[in-house]
Amino acid sequence: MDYQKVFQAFNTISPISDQAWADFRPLLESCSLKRNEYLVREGTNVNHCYLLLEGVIRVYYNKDGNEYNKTFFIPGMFPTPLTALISDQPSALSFQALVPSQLLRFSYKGFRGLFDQHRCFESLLLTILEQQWIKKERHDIQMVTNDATDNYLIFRETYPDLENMIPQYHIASYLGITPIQLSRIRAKLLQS
Amino acid sequence: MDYQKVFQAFNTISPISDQAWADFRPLLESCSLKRNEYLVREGTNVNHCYLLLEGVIRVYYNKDGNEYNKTFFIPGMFPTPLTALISDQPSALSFQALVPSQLLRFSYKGFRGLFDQHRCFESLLLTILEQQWIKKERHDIQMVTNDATDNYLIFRETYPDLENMIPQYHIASYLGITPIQLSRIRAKLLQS
DNA sequence: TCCATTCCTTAACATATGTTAATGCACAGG
DNA sequence: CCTGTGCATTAACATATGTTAAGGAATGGA
Repeated sequence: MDYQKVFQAFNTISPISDQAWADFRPLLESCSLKRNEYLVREGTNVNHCYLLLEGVIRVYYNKDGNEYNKTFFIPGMFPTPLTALISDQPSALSFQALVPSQLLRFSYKGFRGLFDQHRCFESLLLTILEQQWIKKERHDIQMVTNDATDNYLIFRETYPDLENMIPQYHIASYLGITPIQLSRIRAKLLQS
Repeated sequence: MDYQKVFQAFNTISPISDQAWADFRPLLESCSLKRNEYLVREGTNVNHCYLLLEGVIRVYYNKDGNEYNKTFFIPGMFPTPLTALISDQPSALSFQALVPSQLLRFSYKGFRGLFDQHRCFESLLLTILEQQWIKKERHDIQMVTNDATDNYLIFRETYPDLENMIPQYHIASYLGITPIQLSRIRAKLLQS
């Protein structure tokens, strides 16, 4: 069963006892999204954590009608509005499926409610945050120290095939440039 | 005694029991830095967490001889190489005092060693990471959606007086622009 | 099949920012 | 008191990137 994938994902990060898993399992549900459907809309309240099984999710913020892509999630990742959940405030970010997507989800409060009984879940969340923190810092350093051309090449390595699945203006926004500029970069890369 | 300030800082974030504090206290030490001295040098191993009592610390990364300022720490903050500590790898970042500074420090391993005995420390670290995560996300959104002029104005509000204590090229680097460009921005702001 | 929509590309132009260099101020050390 | 150093400012120029606009390929629906 697919639910087992959550166990594997969790247990790889930090060990989960059998009893803890048995108590957690009932929280799990499946969900799916069509192309361009939203997992989370900016300004709304959120309650769930997600594991992406199939598809692509983009996260972006919006200012004055302009969208700024922040990340892409591919299968195996947790496209979860962490900040909104832990601050218990409406999400500042939107999460949108760029292709038809399959996910598993569980209630954040339900998960958190297990902390007293099963400390391994608190350790798990701590470890996840630590890993995300490290990943984010490396990503930030990379984005600031490299130019758009290098970051585009790194993007292609980091998300194999993704380039062919989504419009290029989403990649441009992720890189912090216009689609026109990305097109120029691509043209230069081809001729060299 | 100054050590008490760590207790206050901790306890404000997440409650610390008396016994936990008694066991933690012996880990605390004072340290101080002269102007331009380093708390952490890129590429070195690190062992401590810090609380800044007095002074200013900048964090930056280095690529091809160019320095990119990432953050400034002012009193009350924890200028700690978190990523290096939790990944147990040499620091990719440098931490440098920009003015004479006073700090308290404690061993990260010693702190972590108290987790089994005093769960409140694990909860504390989790809460710190959560708060930092939220803060970082807001900061990222702000930096990406605003232009350099707005970010400069926000910098001045976020770090009152800091502008007069450190060279402007450090602020320019933090904003992702050249000192010349910052100078142009300042000139425009003055004339309007 | 045809048409409309979406999106990538290219060009021409405008603008913002980086680069190089010169000037002058302020401060610290001799 | 003088002088050197570090830093901010300004100008002139080069370059990169954004903007506007047009054209054309691919795709999906009628």
